Amino acid sequence: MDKRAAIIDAAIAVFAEKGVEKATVSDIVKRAGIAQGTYYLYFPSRLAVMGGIAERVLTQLLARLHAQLDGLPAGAQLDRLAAVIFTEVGAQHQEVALLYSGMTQTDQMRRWEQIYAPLYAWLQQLLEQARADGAIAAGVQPRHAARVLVGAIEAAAEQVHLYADTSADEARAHLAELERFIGAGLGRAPAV
Amino acid sequence: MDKRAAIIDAAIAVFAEKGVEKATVSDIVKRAGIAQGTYYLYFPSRLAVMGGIAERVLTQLLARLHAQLDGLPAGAQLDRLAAVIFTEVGAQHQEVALLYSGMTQTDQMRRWEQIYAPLYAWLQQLLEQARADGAIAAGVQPRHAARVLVGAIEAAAEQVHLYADTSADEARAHLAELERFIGAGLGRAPAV
Amino acid sequence: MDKRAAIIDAAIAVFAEKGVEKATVSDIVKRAGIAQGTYYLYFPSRLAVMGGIAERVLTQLLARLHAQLDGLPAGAQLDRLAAVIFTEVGAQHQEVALLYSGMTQTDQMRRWEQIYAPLYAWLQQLLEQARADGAIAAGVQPRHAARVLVGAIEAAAEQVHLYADTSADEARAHLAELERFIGAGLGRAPAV
Amino acid sequence: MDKRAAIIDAAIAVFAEKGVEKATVSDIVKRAGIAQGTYYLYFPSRLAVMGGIAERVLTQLLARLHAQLDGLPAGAQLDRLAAVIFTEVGAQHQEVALLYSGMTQTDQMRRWEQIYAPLYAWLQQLLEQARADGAIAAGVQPRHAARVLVGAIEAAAEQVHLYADTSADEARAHLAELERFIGAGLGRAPAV
DNA sequence: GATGAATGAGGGTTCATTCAT
DNA sequence: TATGAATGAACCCTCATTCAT
Repeated sequence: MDKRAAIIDAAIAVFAEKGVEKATVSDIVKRAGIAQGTYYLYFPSRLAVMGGIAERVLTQLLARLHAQLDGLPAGAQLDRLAAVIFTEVGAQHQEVALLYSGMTQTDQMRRWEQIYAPLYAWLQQLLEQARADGAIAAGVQPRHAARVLVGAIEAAAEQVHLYADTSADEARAHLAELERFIGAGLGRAPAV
Repeated sequence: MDKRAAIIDAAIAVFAEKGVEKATVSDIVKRAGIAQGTYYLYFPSRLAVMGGIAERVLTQLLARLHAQLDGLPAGAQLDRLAAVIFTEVGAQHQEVALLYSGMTQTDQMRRWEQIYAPLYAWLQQLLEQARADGAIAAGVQPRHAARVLVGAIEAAAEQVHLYADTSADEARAHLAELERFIGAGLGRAPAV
Repeated sequence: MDKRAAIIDAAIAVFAEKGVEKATVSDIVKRAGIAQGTYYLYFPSRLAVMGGIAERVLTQLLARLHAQLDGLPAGAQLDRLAAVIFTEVGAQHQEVALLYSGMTQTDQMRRWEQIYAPLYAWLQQLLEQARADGAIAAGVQPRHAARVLVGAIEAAAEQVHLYADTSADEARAHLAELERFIGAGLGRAPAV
Repeated sequence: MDKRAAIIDAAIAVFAEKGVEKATVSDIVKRAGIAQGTYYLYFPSRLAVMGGIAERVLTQLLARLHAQLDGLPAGAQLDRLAAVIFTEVGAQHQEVALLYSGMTQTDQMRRWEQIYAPLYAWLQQLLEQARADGAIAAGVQPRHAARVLVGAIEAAAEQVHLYADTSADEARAHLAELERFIGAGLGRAPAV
């Protein structure tokens, strides 16, 4: 019924299977079970669906963060932040990989900011709360720290989940180092 | 004379101008001033030149790091690491943007590890030295910390240089937060 | 209210703007302010509207001829024939241009005869009258002369109004020569 | 060998068979025995080949006029002008029909003047010669008369050869009237 | 090594037409 | 009558790649 959602679903699958460059609109519509022309009623070009995928990924990530962290004290939320994102990027690694190749191909790079905005806003508020609680170092600048954190965590997650053949042990160690790093960087605990 | 280099130069310019997906071999050879067929004497396919671009970017980054940091104590090198990479990514932001879109498109994602390997190796060694010097916290795991650091710094640099319309003030503040973060994360100084 | 007329109006405008080949039914209905499907209630195919345009042009031309010439002696009507058609083709040059491209595209070329029939009939009768009056040469064959005259006048009008960047002076001179030609050809006056 | 000429040949045939709107580039190249892409090495768009067809038609018409008329006195050349053009348009009626539909479809209508220029120039000169010989009326304006004549003759030829199901008798009568008309119009003979 | 004309498969996109409402 | 979302066949054109010179 919801053709827009069906297109996004199909696009994720097809892009993941054949790669962004090789995937054709024909592949997508075939899998979505709609006609060729119908695609263009919802997205103006082959790659425009990337925006739709990105929104969905971020929305889902934010939902997961809320589900896992809401109710905890701000400091505790920050302690678990990396692990939750790590897990979620792992779960959605296909979609995330797409985004990195898809978004940069079009002129839509500026849409990143827009799409990430809710995540940044949420984390910034969390950092402000934690600072008010005295749970992190006073010198932390929430606005920038939010972006630095997201960048560091996602970069780590991608290294593990997308680019390298990382063993489970390596992945755990990588996450551990990242958490140690964040903990110390935020002043949750002194660096050991 | 060096046609291989001319092709890489031209490819960087063309990819940056038209985007990776829309750039054609014809565009590249025209700008390089060579014949269509000549391209295939140096690279086996349209996207194969991305590997060449990546090598050049990383080589140049590593060279810059050596030039700016060699001779300093390990701890001091780490303190300045972010600033140097930040600057370099800013200077090469066109090329860097390409890599993010280009590498993921082919099946070459695994080449990332290979291309980044020298950078990771250098930084890992630097961290080991710094730990031996007592310049950073003993808990730092050089192998993983190297990757975490590179990821965090590059992610921040990309946010500033590629994706957002960031003002100079914002950029400075972003870098400052990143440096504070790294300093505390490595235990160079306690988080303030 | 009269949707058929609205479609013809819109089609004339759209065909003139984008050319017959590039004009779409979507363009036409958008400009006519009706729904896509409504078009097909009035015309069975995209180009069928050309017939409607043609009828309108010819009807209007014939009306203009009657308005300007009725009541004059047959000879005098013939003297003014070229000027009236010239003016009318100038006024409707968009529509006329369409006909030349539109009619030939479909299998409708034979419809020309049918659409032009009333004009030919009217002129043939006028020529017969003029011959009976002794106002033109006795050798004129009304049936064929009607077609030759219409052809000559329209060709001249098209040259001036459609194909060339003709100055007003040139246009006047062209018309003058045409009138001289017709006058002499019909034996209204000996060629000077 | 000459691919450009082969394309024009094939285009004439295909356009004539299927109509301009329905003819595809694929049809043309198949008949020309070349690859799809090769077409675009010679003509920038599907309809651009029309220009090539037009040049050829006019060139051939001019050649025929020279072949049939050169050497005759100017007045005699004018007397036979209509018959020669009539015949030639009959012989090339496919190509001529194309031009009327093809040229108007693109933005190339202004090219008509350019393509017809040699014919106009030749006829204008002929009229000047005839006037100098005293073979036609002194009032004839060669520049404009050339265009009027060409227009009248071609219009008549098209009526006969393209648009109507004209019998041979009708066609002869039509030509006769046209010749009578031209003769009187130029003052070769008084109108009878 | 270098050229560039030729290839031809392939895909994004358009758009005339339909039909359930 | 009117609508406009949906259809899907069809086509123009591009462009990576080849190969004779």
